[in-house]
Amino acid sequence: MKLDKITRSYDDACGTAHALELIGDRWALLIARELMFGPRRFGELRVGLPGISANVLTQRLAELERSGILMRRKLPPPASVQVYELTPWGYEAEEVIKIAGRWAARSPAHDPTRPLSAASLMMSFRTMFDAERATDLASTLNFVIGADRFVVTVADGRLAVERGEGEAEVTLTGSTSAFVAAVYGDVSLRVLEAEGALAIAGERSVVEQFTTLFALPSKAAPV
Amino acid sequence: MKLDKITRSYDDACGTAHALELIGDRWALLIARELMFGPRRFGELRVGLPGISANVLTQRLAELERSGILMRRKLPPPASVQVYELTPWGYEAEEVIKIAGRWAARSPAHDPTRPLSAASLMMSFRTMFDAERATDLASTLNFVIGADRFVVTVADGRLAVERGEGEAEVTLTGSTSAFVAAVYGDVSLRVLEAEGALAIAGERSVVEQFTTLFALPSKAAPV
DNA sequence: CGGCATCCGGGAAGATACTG
DNA sequence: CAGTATCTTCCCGGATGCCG
Repeated sequence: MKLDKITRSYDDACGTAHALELIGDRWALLIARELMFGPRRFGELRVGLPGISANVLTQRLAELERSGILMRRKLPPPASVQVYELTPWGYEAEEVIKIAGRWAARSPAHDPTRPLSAASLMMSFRTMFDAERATDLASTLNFVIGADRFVVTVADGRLAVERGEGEAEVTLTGSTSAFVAAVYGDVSLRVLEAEGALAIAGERSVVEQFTTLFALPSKAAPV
Repeated sequence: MKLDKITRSYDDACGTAHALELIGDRWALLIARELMFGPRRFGELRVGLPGISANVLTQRLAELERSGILMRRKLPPPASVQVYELTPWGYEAEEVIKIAGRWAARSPAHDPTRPLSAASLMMSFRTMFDAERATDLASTLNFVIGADRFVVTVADGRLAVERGEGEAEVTLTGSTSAFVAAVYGDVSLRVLEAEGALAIAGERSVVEQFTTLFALPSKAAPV
């Protein structure tokens, strides 16, 4: 029972060092990633973080709360459920997540075949979106990924992603890996549909265009 | 002697997760920070990383080399010394360092009174430089911080920092904390000179202007 | 089921001493 | 100066159990 556990300090005034004290512990930044699209419950966080153990998640949530990065809130009755939500400053960590992700995507060792949470996929859209390719597209797409729903809107060369459902030209249902294959891989929608990995309800052409809007950075030269 | 130690994986295709596998280990990102201004020797890295132990530094350098983030080089004779140098892709981690530092500088818990390495100070200049305040300044300053020398050039609303010495209007000699006080604090140059914390050789007015070019971000609201 | 405490094993980090 | 060897400490991850 050491409440006063001070996370091992770097004793360094550098902001980067302080960032590591705030979000450098294992899993911490990925917890923030899972919270980037709104409040989440304990169990939902576990689903998005394959391999994290409950006690570590509990501990990280407590530390992130103490740091002012997230708050725990109780939803009003009758849904009196506890949820975890980023503070405004916590949401600003999105830039860190995106820049780190974009940099690491150039790693020769990056393995995109591993599992991906729904929040990760949506964050990858925000990260890899290429505004120049989207100047002449204005559409809304619904994504259904298991229990997760997202609305993705492209307009004026900008991309918006949020949880929920909305008026959309098309609704896509599938796993994150199917969407990865469609957007970042060279797998055609037809093939994914034939495999049953993906279902498209609505305007197919919107989806065809959508899959062209994102580009992974080129790989760094291996040693 | 387990050379094949695989760093604990997140089993996550997300680029951010991979970034944590690459630079998420303790000290790793700070080692990259120390290397951002050019190759460094083992002992020089230790000086810039107060508190790191030699075995951890050895291990990190090996891992970062395996990941393709840095290379070890032997300088040509007669100075046949081994140095560590970032790869081109390793240098690109500067963005991660800067964004993380800028974000963490808003933390209510950030303590700028702790020690700061010379590389950290120079990286903070790159991070906190405000181009709009520098439109009408074109100058070169030499910084002497212990054994470290840097040339800082401001021109066309841009800032350049590199190791070494050059033709400069002014040479500043002092500790990192003195420069922090002058640039980010409200301590006047006169006071710092009187305390012997800082010495100015050359155009004082250039220094006066220089100290106004940088702005720390505002603090996030405490919980 | 959600959340948190506790115990335990393995491994990484810290400190120190030692060697070429 | 540049690391290596060793020992201790502490964090991480897994399992279990309690309590609402």
